[in-house]
Amino acid sequence: MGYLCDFCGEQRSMVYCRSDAACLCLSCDRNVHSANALSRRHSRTLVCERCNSQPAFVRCVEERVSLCQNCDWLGHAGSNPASKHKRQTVNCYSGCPSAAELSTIWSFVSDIPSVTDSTCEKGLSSMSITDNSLTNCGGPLQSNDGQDASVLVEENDLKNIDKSSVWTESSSVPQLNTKPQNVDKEMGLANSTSSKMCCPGTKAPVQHEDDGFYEDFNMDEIDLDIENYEELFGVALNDPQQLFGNDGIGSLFGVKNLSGSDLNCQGAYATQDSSMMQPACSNAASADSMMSSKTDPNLCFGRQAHSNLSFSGLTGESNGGDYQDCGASSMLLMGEPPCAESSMPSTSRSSAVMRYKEKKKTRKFEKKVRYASRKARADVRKRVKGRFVKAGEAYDYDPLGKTRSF
DNA sequence: TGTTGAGACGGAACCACATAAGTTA
DNA sequence: AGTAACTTATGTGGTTCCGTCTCAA
Repeated sequence: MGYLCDFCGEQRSMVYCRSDAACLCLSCDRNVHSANALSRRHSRTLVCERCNSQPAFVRCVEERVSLCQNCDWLGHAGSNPASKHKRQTVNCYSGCPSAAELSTIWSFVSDIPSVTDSTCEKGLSSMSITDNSLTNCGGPLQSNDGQDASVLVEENDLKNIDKSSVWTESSSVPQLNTKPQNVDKEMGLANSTSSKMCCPGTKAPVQHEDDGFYEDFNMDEIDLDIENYEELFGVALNDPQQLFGNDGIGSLFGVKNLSGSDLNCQGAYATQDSSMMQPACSNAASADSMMSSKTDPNLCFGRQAHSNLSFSGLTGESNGGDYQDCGASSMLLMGEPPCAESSMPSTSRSSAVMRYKEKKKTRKFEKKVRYASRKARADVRKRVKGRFVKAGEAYDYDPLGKTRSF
């Protein structure tokens, strides 16, 4: 660490907020994210202690450092002796956890400073902890009435976090994320001990014990907008089975009617029982992805796929860092598509993936904040019915204090 | 089959003001 | 040409308004 908080510029930054793309000290994190209900939902995690700019993804037990995916990969690449290091996932959280709660979820961090709180204590400390591995959809594990739930743990019990999420390079789960550039030879999904698919609206996570290959393969926050699937996969998609195979992820996409326009899937996952299917994630992303999910359920809810898989929210500005954020997305975008290896050479696929990534970088789907300083100011500016008010005038909404002046 | 009303949805507009960008002395 | 002072334009987010679309009656 050693870098300063993006907000106060004084304290050492410690956590990374993806939504704000900001590194914050714990104090500012607490202040900023106690402002309103929306900000409290921001998912935060530790800052990578190597690059100090990306959200930490894993904790290297031997080196005692938290690393983002890129740094983890650089430091623990295949031939590197450090590849044997044990690592554990760094959990995300939202809400306003206390220092004690943070100590609980990040037991390996010894120097969590106590945070003097101003606004969070009253019910605001409802905190959710999200395992950083492959899911964070919310879902059955979430408490429905949990407005005041002090600690809300998705996927895992706290007691299981540490032990369940430790792995080495040779184990299965994190390869999905930790080896983004070497995916041709590995399709290391499956067998996550730490996360199970949770699908909002379904009664229980669906597991497919007979098909561990796809098990727990969950992509949250990824809008796989495959306009250029021919580039990506190097095949024309006149016959979807050519790409995805007969009964695998292809059916997940409902590709039976595709013929060359967009294959765009949001909130997609499949179960063996189509009657249980629900949109996976509500985090709306690109409008076109919403469109496709609304207009053609088949695109998103496959018939009998083997995978618990969801897509939503990968924007056109995604880059390596974004892939890092979205976990398994990088696997699909950068690696070989399931069942496709038989139809195309890995080298051409890799080049296709590279071209696709480059093209993706140049595309723009969402608003881009050009001036962070203006955004920061707007974020804290008082309003009346959503409109900015003059300093000193009465307001009905204060993003920081969430109070009314009248 | 065509019409109508309700509801959902998306996009534009609005606000203040710091700051970037441009102009003038 | 370089600098300082001044003016103008821009962009930021939450809310509201309004037009369009969808669907059921």
